[in-house]
Amino acid sequence: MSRKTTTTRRRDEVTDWCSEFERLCRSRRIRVTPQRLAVYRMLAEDLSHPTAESVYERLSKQLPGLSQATIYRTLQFFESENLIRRVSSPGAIGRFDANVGPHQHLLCRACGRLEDISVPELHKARIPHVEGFKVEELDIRLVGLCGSCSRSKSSIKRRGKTRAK
Amino acid sequence: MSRKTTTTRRRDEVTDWCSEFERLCRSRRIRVTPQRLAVYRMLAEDLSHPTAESVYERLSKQLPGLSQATIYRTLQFFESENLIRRVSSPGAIGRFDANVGPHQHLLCRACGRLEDISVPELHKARIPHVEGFKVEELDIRLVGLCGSCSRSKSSIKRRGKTRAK
DNA sequence: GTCGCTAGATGATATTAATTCTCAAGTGAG
DNA sequence: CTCACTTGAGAATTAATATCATCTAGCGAC
Repeated sequence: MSRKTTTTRRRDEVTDWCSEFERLCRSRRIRVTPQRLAVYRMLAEDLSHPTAESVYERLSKQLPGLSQATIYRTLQFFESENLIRRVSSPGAIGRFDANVGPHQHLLCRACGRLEDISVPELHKARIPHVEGFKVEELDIRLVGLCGSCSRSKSSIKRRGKTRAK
Repeated sequence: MSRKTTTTRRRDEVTDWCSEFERLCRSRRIRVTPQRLAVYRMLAEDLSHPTAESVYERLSKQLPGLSQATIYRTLQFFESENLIRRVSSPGAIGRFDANVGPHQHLLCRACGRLEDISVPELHKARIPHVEGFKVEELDIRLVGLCGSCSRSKSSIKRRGKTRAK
């Protein structure tokens, strides 16, 4: 997909979802600003669930004068618009995910690495009925040890916050 | 269980798990202090997953001069000893649970209420095999609307942090 | 039993880190 | 052109941790 044409040499996948994002925003009367585009783009490209801090650090290089407040505001706004998701793990700081479709997360309890994963059998998990509560979704996280942490048999349990960059 | 005897009129369930907790601590060479007892007791009694702040506020009435630092230290210490668990809440403020057995959480996305729940069919959920990752446990959260938030049809989306008291 | 000793716990306070707030200035989109 | 909305800068707030002097739980000695 996203094949280059002779008339759109610079059009690649990135441009594709950029315009996709712009169309979506316009249809919802959401203003498109360079800051918003950049934040969304970074989250869509970086699958490691960056923190607000990390998004700021990297974007401030491309957008001189960018403010931290804008990052926090934009992330919060996107979340409220269901354009992105905030993934929370105990003791960790906010991390964000542009993948709003059904999927699970894989969390390494040693290094804090957090990855998207899609386990079809979990998607299909029947949403249980709970008396007096309207369950809308199952938020499932697979916690354990990633390859490298598993290999380094150091039995260091993660202590305190995992400040992933 | 926990039947009263003629010789121990004042012994009730609370005293029971107090001594249970003390025994556990002594067997593990963990010092028993009034502060630790009080913190553990509060978490064992209050199933609403209080925050550190909330634990402090309530305990400082019973233990004048109690320090916030002690609360944070004690909670962190208990967590490292697997006596309690830290549960992730949307706004990323730490909330704690003395229930360390297998169970799930029910989270209201509107009011932030967080309850323990035990869904046997979820306990039994097969831990999926993931290539290059050692999955140890499934952390499952049921997200939706609690009774009262469901009734008040206000479509207020939770915005920002849910500061549960 | 009680007396002291000491590793470890606590209280008070400072500090750091994450996030939100405030408000003047700037700008996207009609 | 206009104006409601967004941004930048920096202050403010909040959550959590660090530091350090003081205190004490638990242990052995008596």
